[in-house]
Amino acid sequence: MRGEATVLHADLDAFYASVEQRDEPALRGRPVIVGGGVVVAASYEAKARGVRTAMGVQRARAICPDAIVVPPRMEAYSAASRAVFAIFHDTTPYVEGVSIDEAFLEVGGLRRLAGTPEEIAMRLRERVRAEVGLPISVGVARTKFLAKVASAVSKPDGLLVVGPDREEAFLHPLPVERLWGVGAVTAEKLHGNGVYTVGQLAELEAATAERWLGKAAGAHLHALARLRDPRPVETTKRHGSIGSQRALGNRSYTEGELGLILTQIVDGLAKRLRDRGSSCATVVLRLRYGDFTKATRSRTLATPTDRTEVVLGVAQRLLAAAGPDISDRGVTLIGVSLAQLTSAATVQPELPIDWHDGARIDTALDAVRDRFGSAAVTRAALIGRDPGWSAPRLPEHG
DNA sequence: TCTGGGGTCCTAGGACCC
DNA sequence: TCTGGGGTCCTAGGACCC
Repeated sequence: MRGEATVLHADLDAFYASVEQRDEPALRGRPVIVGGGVVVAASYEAKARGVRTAMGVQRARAICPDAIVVPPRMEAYSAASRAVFAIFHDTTPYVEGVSIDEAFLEVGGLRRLAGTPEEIAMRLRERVRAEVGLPISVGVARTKFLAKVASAVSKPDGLLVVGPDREEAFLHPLPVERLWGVGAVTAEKLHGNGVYTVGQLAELEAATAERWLGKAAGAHLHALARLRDPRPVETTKRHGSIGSQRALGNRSYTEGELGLILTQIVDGLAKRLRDRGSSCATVVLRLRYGDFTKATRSRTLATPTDRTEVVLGVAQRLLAAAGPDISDRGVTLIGVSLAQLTSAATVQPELPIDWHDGARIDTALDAVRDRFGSAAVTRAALIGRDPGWSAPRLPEHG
């Protein structure tokens, strides 16, 4: 028994560009590019002329001189996304958001209430068009992976149902690049071994794919090619990390300027963290140097935090440690990620350590070092011996 | 192709503990 | 005083996705 095709993958078409065309009638039917330095999204009119996501805007303009370039309006896209997701949730309780513009919907068991999966998908597309004013493509299949491929093949503004009896005939002729998880590097490895289609990948032994692509990636992609994808639609997916970054262009920056940019990034990020009621245990500093090589530096705290000044202190020390590399090679991007997110309810109170328990004094000092920097340790040790101690304050930076 | 911003997951080595 | 094997955490890097 293979089961039935009850998984929908709904994916808005050229999402940002479609919102712009919806809101500005003069843009309809014309090549629209959303972006600043690079193309963030392109309308189908622009895609037809060769414009691609992540392409430099200058190059896109050269390819398509009559394109209209507009800056991103994230608030408008967020509002449109919320409206579309409201329709998803009105369709079925089993919704798994993948990104701002796509989701999986499990519609098995709704037949008597709402009809077949195909009928549900048709109605979903009509509602999004009528109520939000956007085109959306939907793939319907037995597994998430097949539904995702089906929606991609159906674009633009399409609907494609892949029944259980047609899965192989549908999937195996497709190029391996269609597999979810095959990018430029993996495609090149497969091509180098003469594998160009999903069917060819399926004919391999699993061990061969694992040898070429690594254990996890090889096993996963091989399973997908053989139509095995046991992942259910998950309605409660937790966020592992949040981050923010800024590209800096070519000019050089003083330490003070970098420090200011870092402060702005951390400030916004810590606010987001508190807004969602979370704390983070790990602070990651991301850098891209003048030669476009990348580096990350991270520090895990003894106690999760949602405090701006704590995150900033850690990020500043990571940046200071990377200083020599930055002055050697220049820096073109700076960013911060907050990882190991936990809900605020599980966060321990400030320095939850018995300072008079001699056996734990080293642990206590480690916690102080983690949270406030080495300079605070001496002072904290002194305070720790003082019966009237109070929590150590953040040392001055700079 | 001269390169944005937001994420996820995997690998691999070293530290540390039992 | 010389040593095994396993588990977990931390750090850094890389591939990939939208």
